[in-house]
Amino acid sequence: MTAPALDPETRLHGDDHEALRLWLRLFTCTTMVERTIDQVLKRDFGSSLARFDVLAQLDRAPDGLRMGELSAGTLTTNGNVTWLVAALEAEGHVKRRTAPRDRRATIVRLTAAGRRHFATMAREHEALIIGLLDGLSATERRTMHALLGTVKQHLRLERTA
Amino acid sequence: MTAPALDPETRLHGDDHEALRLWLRLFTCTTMVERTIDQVLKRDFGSSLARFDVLAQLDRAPDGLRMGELSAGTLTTNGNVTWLVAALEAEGHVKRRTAPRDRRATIVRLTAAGRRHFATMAREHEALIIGLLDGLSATERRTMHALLGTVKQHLRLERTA
DNA sequence: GCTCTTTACTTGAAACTTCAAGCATTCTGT
DNA sequence: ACAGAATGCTTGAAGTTTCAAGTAAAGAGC
Repeated sequence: MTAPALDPETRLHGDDHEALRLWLRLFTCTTMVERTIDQVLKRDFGSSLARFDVLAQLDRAPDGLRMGELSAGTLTTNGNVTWLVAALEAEGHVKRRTAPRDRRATIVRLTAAGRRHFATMAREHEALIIGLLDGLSATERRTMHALLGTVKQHLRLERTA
Repeated sequence: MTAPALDPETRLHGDDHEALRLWLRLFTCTTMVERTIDQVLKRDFGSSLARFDVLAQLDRAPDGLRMGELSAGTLTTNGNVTWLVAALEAEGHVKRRTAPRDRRATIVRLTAAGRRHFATMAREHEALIIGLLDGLSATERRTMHALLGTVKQHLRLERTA
């Protein structure tokens, strides 16, 4: 790593459209948080953000989830979820079985060990996030949450269009 | 792709800390935009967001940039920048040469072809972003930009701590 | 029930990213 | 000047992600 002073936003001209600036800043902030979390999960648990995301979804689904539901929830591709779940199964955190009514489908659920493992990670994960985002006041966080809600809805509409 | 109704946020409990909710939404929005851009750049130009980022930085630097400056600006590792620049050089968009004063350093600059290529992409890129973010009013975008500025500064401080 | 289409997932190749180690060059203190 | 530390980048291996193509099962219409 070098040149700590530089920053992605540096490259914007004064006359660039402000939407570009907003996107660049959004991207920078998210990436910085994402990398921090991923590194901590790797360092402390030999895991990763992607794995954590899968576990988090399964933790909310006592009856397990299908592969398709997992990939929809993690914003990743089907193929990647297959890969992630295979890895998690090899580690003993997760178990796969064929769906009873639809033999095409695979249902994934946490093992007891997986649930414990996730609980441990989740505690540290949450503390980390809180720390990273407490540059904003509670009010500001609410404002931002609301604004992002608008963005998200708009994105959802665009996508289907 | 399946189950269009699902969403990463679905998995949050009512009692989760609001910072988690904010982060999840931030992550979701950014990822959706990122993927859209990356796909369009791939489809229309056979490029990618990472390559575009490198070109964008070089476009602002008439005298070129060192590898280290590039990796600092793209929030990516040194090794990855080496890889990206090698690919861009193979495509003729970029040229490398040793720095005059410091023979350890490599200076990268756009070729004329690279500059044209970037200009074309940049036009479509900007239009895309504007479309994706126009769910917000101009005022809301400014608010969000300011809030993210606070977040970013806080992250920067955390990092050095 | 039989074909055609759709759905659910897996697979293999290629693209990309990171990480740790390595090499050459420059800088620092003496 | 010179040894030792620091810097700038590259390399190779391993990890991750995507994409396109493939397989199997379910549903739809006749």
